[in-house]
Amino acid sequence: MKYTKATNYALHIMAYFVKQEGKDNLSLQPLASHMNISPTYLSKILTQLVKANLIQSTPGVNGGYSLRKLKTEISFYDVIQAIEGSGALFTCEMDHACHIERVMRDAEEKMVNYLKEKLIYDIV
Amino acid sequence: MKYTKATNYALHIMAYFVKQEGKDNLSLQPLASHMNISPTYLSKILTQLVKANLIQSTPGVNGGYSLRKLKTEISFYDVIQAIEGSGALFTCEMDHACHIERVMRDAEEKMVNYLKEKLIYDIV
DNA sequence: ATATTATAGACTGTATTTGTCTTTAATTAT
DNA sequence: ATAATTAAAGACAAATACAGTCTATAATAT
Repeated sequence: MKYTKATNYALHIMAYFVKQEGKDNLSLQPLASHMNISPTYLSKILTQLVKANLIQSTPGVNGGYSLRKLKTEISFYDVIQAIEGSGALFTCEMDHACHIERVMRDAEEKMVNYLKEKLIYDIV
Repeated sequence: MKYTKATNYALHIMAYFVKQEGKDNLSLQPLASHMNISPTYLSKILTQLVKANLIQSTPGVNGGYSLRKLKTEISFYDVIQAIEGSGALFTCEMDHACHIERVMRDAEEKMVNYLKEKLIYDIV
């Protein structure tokens, strides 16, 4: 079990947006060179961030991407959830009301709570 | 990112061992029927638990598997680590001393600390 | 010796992750 | 209107990880 690379990219992308806050739209090509990944792959990650309402996109000339929320309102968890989804890390299909699952979910919650508190802005 | 099924099996297996503590060795076949998985697959999981020193195995007639540690000394984390390994969930190869990685590891630590406190014995 | 038990390793199928490539849709400038 | 620019969507492919099977080997007790 590991976080995906896409999550790492997404966090770095969001950190970059937070740094650039207020500036013009960032478009795909420059972002891709800055992040050192292919434009098409980056595009898929950005689309996920758009769907999660963390950034917004506008097509056409002078279009691109920009923050959709205040930089003080974007937690690590928001970004992670946008990429990894919101399902629990552990699920037991053997028992229902499984005691093991209960503990595993409580444990996950400790991590999640921390990631909800921690803002991208905290580390830029 | 999800925990593997093997981890779920391992946790249930260890819970069963803790319940049966003091009784005779459990051998593969009965364990497999009880857990409802194939003996060969179960065997691979058990071998990982043996290597992690959570259980011990003895071959031959009347052999099988039994706990190696006191039931009050086996945490959820011990079992999870035996299956999932001990690497961090998040690693950033882009930056060294990455601030994002720092936060992600602190977050993981919250979960891990909880799982280290919580014993299998607590839920049997 | 033989039966019984675990261990190891090769192997297969499936799912997930990490990408690429091509087409389509939306917007702006002329 | 049209052309240029930009993002979105979806099909595809390669690589990795996961889940599971099968067979052969090693260790132990009787």
